[in-house]
Amino acid sequence: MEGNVSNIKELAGRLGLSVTTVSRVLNGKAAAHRISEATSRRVVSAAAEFGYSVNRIARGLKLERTETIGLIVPDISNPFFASVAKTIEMELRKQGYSLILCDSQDDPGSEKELLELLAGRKVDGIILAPVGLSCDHVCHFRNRKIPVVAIDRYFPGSPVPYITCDNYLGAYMATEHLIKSGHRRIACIHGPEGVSSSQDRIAGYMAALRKFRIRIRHQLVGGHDFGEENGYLETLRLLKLKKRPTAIFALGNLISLGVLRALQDSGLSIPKDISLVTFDEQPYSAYLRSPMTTIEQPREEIARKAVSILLEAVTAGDIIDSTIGIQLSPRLIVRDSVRNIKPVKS
Amino acid sequence: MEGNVSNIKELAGRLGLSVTTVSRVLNGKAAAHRISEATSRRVVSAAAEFGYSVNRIARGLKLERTETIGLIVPDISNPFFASVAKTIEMELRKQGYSLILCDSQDDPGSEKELLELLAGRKVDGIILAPVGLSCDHVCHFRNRKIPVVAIDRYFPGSPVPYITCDNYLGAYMATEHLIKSGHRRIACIHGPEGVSSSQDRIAGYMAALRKFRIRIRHQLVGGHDFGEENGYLETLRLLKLKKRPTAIFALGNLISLGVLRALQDSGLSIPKDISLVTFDEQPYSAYLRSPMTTIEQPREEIARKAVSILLEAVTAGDIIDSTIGIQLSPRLIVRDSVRNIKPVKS
DNA sequence: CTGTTAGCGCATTCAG
DNA sequence: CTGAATGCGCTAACAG
Repeated sequence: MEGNVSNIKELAGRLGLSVTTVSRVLNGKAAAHRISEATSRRVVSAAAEFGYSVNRIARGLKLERTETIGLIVPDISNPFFASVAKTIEMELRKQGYSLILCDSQDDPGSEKELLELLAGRKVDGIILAPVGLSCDHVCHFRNRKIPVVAIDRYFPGSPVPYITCDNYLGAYMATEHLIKSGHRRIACIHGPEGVSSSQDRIAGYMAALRKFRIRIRHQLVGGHDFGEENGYLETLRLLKLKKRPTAIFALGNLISLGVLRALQDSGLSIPKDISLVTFDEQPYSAYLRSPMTTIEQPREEIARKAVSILLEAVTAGDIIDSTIGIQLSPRLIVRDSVRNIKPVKS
Repeated sequence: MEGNVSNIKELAGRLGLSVTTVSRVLNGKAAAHRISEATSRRVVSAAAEFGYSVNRIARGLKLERTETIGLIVPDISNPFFASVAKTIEMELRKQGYSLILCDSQDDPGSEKELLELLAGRKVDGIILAPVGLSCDHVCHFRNRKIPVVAIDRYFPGSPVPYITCDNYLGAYMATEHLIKSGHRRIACIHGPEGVSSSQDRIAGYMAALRKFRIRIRHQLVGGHDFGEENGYLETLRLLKLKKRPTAIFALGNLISLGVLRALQDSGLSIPKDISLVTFDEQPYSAYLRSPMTTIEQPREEIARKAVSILLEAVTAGDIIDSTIGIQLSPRLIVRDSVRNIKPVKS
């Protein structure tokens, strides 16, 4: 068990065999080359005994395939991305791949650099939750034959495959729920403008308002990122309006935390003074002062699908353009953060 | 900007230069070899123009240094580890390193496999939140000259350096707070037995009880892992006791979520019916039905220190044994989840 | 059934 | 100031 044999040549030497034979056995190609059962066993046990494990760097260089996938997320400390990352890592490992994790901090510049970095590291594919709406830098990659699949967000009108939640539908459902509870002055606190998930949710929100013939008031819509501070600041702004909204729709889990803080600071309570619905069900959603009504995204499914589509592209040696976009259905979880201010019979 | 030059030879060819020169320029060694300013510029601009980026796999093979660090955590979807991972990734990237993320799922077997995997991938170092208490598999690594630093948990009596929160102290503080609020029947729901953070917290809890001459009742102490379900089940068990505890000390953020669920299911409320203190401050802690009193760990500092110690070991080519263990101070954040049932003048 | 050897892309020693 | 040649550890084509 002493790890003193560090390359295949040395191991072969000790066994009095050629590197080829050792390599074949270790790569499960013994049968294909009709290597004797005895030799095989000898090799395997010697490898174990001497603590030899193949140098995947050398292997990657030779094979032009590293069995490594890059993942770029805007914020790994956001529980949504942390969960997704977990499933991605587990699925990839099952297939023998490892994951290089990168955090773009929601910065398009970093995202671009990270993409370059991963290309230099010769990853076999990339899973990306992109920041901007332009796919130039990504499409550039596809020319270099590195498959990319987008998650959570996508590039409108681009050939980059993506898996997201149906954000439009989720936002529609949330807004409709608010409307059916009698709300008409519904605010919306969103993330970065240049992110499809933000845009689609805003679109769903507006569609619901329109559907019920409620005027869209632009002062009720705002936000710059998915962070807690943004939720806080936007809420304070909303509360200063002459005519306050009766409900807030937060487009992300961190945003809603900011809303809670602002309301608490202002001595307002949910749902008595104001109602709230948010995107991203969380483990704690049910235990908040006012159990929160949320939109749940199928995180595991997004992750699993992304991995399977990417790996398919990787092994096929090219991107399967047929699977351009998949939008998975969200789920509305009704709790007690919305006050029914005007009962409506369904 | 067409990425059609994929290796240094090709680039050198187009420039009418040798690969040596190109390599030198690209590695910032132009000056050392007194390569002309003109040549340098030509190389750099051509590299940019043709979208050439060095193949870090080949480079790694040659240099026996991949500028890659492995991180093994028991659960990346646990917000504690997600935050730590974020800081680690950011710090590493600043120094030119990338991160391979692995989730051991709190399974010692997986942890061992993962360690092997990372060795095969020739990472320059490993940051590990270990599951077991035995360091055999890790020490094995140090023989192979791959530096390892432990975070959050450590191996008692081993030479593996570690950075953790002072778990003993944190638990002591939490328990003391409960005792000073008049509690005597204090339950403790912990994580896996074979994890130092769990053990140290239990030890701190018991030390506080002892200090105040309160008998330790073993039926009040239990748990198997840091998950939500464990917190749920243990709480239900505690509630069935003839003499219920008046307070619960949860040793992790997910555990306390399980406690909340069990209490809710049982129609009990905090702090009226039972008090609660938990390890791991979270962004939502203040907004729970009953704002939660918590122990906050210095997550960023743990991450930053781990990176700096590891990188020091990496560049020194060996582990600096002088820095064996660092325990950073936790902080008690008092909110409203503890009922004062017997005022005590301090 | 097993072995010899070329070459993956790079940094570097030695030689100008 | 620049270049030719070597070898990092591995796999696979080719050769028995």
